[in-house]
Amino acid sequence: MPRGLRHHWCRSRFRGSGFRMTVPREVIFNILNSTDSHLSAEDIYHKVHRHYPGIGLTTVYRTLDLLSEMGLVRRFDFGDGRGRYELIMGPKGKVHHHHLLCTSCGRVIDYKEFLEDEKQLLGKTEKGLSRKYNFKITDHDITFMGLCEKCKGGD
Amino acid sequence: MPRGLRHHWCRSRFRGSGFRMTVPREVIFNILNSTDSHLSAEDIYHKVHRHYPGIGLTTVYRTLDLLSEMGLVRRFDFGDGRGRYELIMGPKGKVHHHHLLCTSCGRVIDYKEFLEDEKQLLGKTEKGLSRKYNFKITDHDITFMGLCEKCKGGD
DNA sequence: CTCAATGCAAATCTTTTGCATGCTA
DNA sequence: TAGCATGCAAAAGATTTGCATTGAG
Repeated sequence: MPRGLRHHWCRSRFRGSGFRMTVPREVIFNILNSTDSHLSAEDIYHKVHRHYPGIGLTTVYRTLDLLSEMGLVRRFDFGDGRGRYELIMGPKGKVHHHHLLCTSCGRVIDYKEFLEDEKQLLGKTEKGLSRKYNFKITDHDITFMGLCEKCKGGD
Repeated sequence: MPRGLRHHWCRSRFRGSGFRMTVPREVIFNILNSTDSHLSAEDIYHKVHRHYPGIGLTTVYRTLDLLSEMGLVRRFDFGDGRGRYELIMGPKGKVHHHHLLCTSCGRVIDYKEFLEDEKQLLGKTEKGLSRKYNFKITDHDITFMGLCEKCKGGD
């Protein structure tokens, strides 16, 4: 058993969900866990490939599906034709953030500020929506679109 | 010139943007303009095809791109691997709504309620984000995810 | 040992592109 | 009439699937 396969909190998540912990799964998880980027499956595959040329793109996709199913990862679409994957759980629970998307260059910025105000409003809205549409709301997604610093030009 | 090519407000939009008004464009626009669904390119193609078998899928895609570029249509991704297109302008300006997405069956509900409260908060947040990230915000997208009436089962 | 997990190649599906032809303005 | 717009076929990508093999528990 390779070093590192022992001590990750995600290990117990895998085992607890009835899945096996394997090297590919750990490597892929670690990449997601140590980046702030919004990686596509292929991005992840390239990073993996540098140190583990044996791990295939298919496994990346399958692992991402698994992590999504387990609720550790979420897939986002920013309109460039490929999915982007982000860890949404830390060892201590949900790590919440929203996105700022540049419609010109495609850059994505995460933001965690201003969430306090949102919290109240979202709570209220969620309640209203749940009642009106008889819908059980479990999550939400907020994205602001516009032009980033570089793309909006002189300022 | 087929009947109907004359009197649509979108016609002047096309002409004003330097594009020609054609039968396919009008037909595709009309479909978007008379549905509450979240149609994919293929969905639109099938609807078109019933009455105008000559219009191809490629033209549907190209027209949707054009309408997006003109700001009349927006493409949404609900995670099922294909884009969904919605008219976001009416003759009187922007028609704003948000989405409720069932993570089990994929159903999407539009909602227009509760937007008043949102407006204030979003304005405030936008201002904060613009300043902090030097970002010019032009639009936003809010989606609530969860289980719809049918999928959440007994109540 | 058993069966879940993997890798590879091929298949699938959505969206885009090249090019000859048609049609709007 | 001049070019933009279209249709078709083919290409390009992203993601999924089939199947024999590997390896975690």
